[in-house]
Amino acid sequence: MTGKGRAPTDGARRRPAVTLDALVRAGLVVLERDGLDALSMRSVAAELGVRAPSLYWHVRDKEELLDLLADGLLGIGVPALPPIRGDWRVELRELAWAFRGFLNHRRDSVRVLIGRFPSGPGMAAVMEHQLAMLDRAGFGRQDAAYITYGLGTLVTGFVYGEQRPVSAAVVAGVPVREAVTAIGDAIAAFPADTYPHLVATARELTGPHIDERFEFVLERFLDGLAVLPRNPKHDGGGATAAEDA
Amino acid sequence: MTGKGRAPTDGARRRPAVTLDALVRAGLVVLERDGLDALSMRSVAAELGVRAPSLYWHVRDKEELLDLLADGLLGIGVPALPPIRGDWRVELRELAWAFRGFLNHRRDSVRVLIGRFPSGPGMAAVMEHQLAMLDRAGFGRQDAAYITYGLGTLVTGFVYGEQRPVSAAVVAGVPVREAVTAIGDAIAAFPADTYPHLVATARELTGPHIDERFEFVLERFLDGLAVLPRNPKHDGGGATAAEDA
DNA sequence: GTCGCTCCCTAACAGTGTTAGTCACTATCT
DNA sequence: AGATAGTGACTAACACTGTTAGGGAGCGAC
Repeated sequence: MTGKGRAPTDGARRRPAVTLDALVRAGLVVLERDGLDALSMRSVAAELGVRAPSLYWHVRDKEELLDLLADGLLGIGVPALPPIRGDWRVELRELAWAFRGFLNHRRDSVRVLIGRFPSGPGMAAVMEHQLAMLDRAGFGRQDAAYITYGLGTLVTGFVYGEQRPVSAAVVAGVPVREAVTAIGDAIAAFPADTYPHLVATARELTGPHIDERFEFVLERFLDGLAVLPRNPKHDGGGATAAEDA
Repeated sequence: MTGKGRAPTDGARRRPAVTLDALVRAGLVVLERDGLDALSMRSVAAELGVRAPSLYWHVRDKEELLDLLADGLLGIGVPALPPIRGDWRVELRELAWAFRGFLNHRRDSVRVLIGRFPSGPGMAAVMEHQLAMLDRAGFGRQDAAYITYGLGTLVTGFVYGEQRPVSAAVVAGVPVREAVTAIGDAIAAFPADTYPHLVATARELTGPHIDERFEFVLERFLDGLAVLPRNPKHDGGGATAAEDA
């Protein structure tokens, strides 16, 4: 309880085989190479040349590991963040498309990220970037926070829904396009007298133009932001507080 | 191979202990009573007074069972669908809030529904209702389809993100409110010189007014729909086709 | 040298989804 | 009535999961 008990040097001692950074890196490797379903405590440990129970020294849970991986994923995506140009609408659009592209290309990243609110450097970099955009555009702090959260939720939720039928079709061995249109067939086969609108819209609901669907939802949201009141543009300034009532 | 092999009556034979309906009902009972984490093939089978492998006679996968449960959940929510009044914006708003309320009150329903596109009667009833609303409001078929899909994605994704920290806090034994503000503390503790906007917005990002956050995102989307071109209102008609080029 | 901490190990537990193979029961056909 | 065939349950088992208990080697500090 006295000063005696303090950590000796707090530094490297025996040069441990597993550090938190190495653990996250190994987890990301397994995730990208083998997918989330194959990411077990044992497989990540094996990637580190170690046995599963050792991981519990560095991490309380698998959940905690996944939280760290989520932040690591965001960190990977940071270099691809679109630059700040001056037109908030263009910037936000590029950001959303870039985020979606990242989620679609980085294996199972959506499944790790959805519903998670990482609190590490990866999330910090992404959010700082986005908040800077919105601040420059004259959005208030509260609005900027809501927009940041909302856009993240929107894109993540969309991509998650976009990928599920794909992976389901892949494991079933049928082509993705056919699997999706098969849902359309099922809908079209409903009794048209009790579900007239549904049956009439079967094709539009399951249309293969997923990009257009994303564009529609995104642009509607951006349209909604466009009619939001904003402060007069002030450039360069950074996060200067405006009102604090 | 001849006509001999056809199913005898295709009806009830020995009055089997498990039917697909009973299976879904049992699954919904387990889901509501014990939660998704406790919903295993064995627990659902036990609910039916049967052993787990028997379920595979009626269902290919646990995935398929969950798909059925997703549709069953939608079916449960159908009676709570808000009525069609005449103001599409009010209707859509009520629909979104009702859906969110349902997802938040029906245990783990969001975890079952997210990313799933049920193709059963539950989904049919919900979508028919929504599409009828949008048709009456004069939205085109393509727009109506995108709106229906987008709103579903939006609400589901939002609620999923809204519930995760809650359940994480619950298992950790700390009050939910504290857990959320703890994230805010973590963000506020970031270096303010490299993340100025982030640190300044820490409170707004993790504010406890989750309803306001939902309202903001929803209203922005509705604002975006409001500036969409619509056909002149035609009442009563139903799904009368307009253009078919 | 001994204490104590760090960090990995082996062994094991309870539980998971899923398959293989079996067998009773019943409706139908001869 | 008896044979046939299909339905729908069963037991046993496999490979795998997250996680805990307890042990012990290596090292820094007294």
